[in-house]
Amino acid sequence: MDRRQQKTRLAIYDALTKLLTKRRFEDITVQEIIDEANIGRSTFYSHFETKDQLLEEMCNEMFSHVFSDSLMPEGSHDFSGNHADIRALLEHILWHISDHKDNIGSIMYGESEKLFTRYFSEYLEKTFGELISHMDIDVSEEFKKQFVIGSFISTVKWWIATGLKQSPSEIINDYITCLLGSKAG
Amino acid sequence: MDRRQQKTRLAIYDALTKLLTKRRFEDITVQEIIDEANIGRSTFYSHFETKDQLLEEMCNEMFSHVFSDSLMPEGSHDFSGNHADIRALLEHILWHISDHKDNIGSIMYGESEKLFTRYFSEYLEKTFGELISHMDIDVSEEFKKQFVIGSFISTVKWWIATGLKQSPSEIINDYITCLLGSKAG
DNA sequence: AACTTTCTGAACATCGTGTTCAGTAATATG
DNA sequence: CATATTACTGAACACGATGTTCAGAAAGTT
Repeated sequence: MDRRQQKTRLAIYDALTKLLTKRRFEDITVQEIIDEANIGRSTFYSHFETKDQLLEEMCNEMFSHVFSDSLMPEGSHDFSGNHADIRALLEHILWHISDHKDNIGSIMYGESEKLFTRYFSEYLEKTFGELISHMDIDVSEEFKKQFVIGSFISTVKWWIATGLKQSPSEIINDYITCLLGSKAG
Repeated sequence: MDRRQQKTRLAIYDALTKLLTKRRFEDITVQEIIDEANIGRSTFYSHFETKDQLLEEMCNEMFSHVFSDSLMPEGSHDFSGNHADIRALLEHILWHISDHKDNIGSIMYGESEKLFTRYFSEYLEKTFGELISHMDIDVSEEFKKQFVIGSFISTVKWWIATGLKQSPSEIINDYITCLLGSKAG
């Protein structure tokens, strides 16, 4: 790929990242991104059709990093015993998120939260598969799945919204405690 | 209040309600609302500063209806035993929601989901107060609260998004089952 | 009937979006 | 190094939505 393209693309990403630390996504203007990235107007539009497409691609990249090494080959986890594996896995995801905190925080705060939720949900579905099948609760698989994923995402949102005051391991502990119920220990 | 004002306001509400059955909120134009309501442009703006303010007021009204009779005087509920009271209360809320299904569905589907979540969360905080204090789980009150409310809202969102295929009582049963854990029966 | 309030709608200023295009600069290729 | 290719530039433009203004018409009130 042409070096110029790489440079431009990076400049746009960096510009948006920087602007996201100050302003919510939907309050950021394409012109602002262009100015911050120091590129020409038509250059931006030759890379991305719209501002939303840019966000879409950024989110995609971000989540693929966050989840990249947490989806190890199937069968390599032990979800049946004391849940040590799933704990480590979820904790790992939270560490990644706290690295991207400024970005994710700004994205989540605005209306683009929806996009965040969608991606998060998609990736979690793969991650939680085994955990869910090991829960012996008398509700449909579908319901179990939405409950586990939904409560996890809302927990993470809450964690970010209140400023990451707890450590990832504290959050995961509390989450699993609530999920499995106090009497399950 | 002048009859003309009432008429206008109602026309605007009805117009938005009708448009929401076809299109997401953020894809609806002020001009469309004006045309559908059959009023003059400046009339709209003399009633509402922006389209968002209109949505805000509509949501407010909707939720105050949904929760109106579910917040009975304190102490009149029994949340300790078999949870019959809280079950009835939550079920009641879901029935209201299914009445407003077209509206709520469209609002939730779009980016304005955020507003929905905020209102829902505020109202639920009052409703869930007692239930939470009766859960003996070893996590902070704050965490318990966010977990209970967050998982409930995500469950309701899922319920609406998948087309209200279960009855309110089924949803509440499954929700409480998951929340308290299978081993708590 | 006189007075007050609301509604009307065209005209306007403003802003953001996305496109176009001729000119310029960087890069790849032989 | 010369040439062809590809990418960047930025002003100009068309478009669409927002929100304001204001003088006149219509409806409501007393």
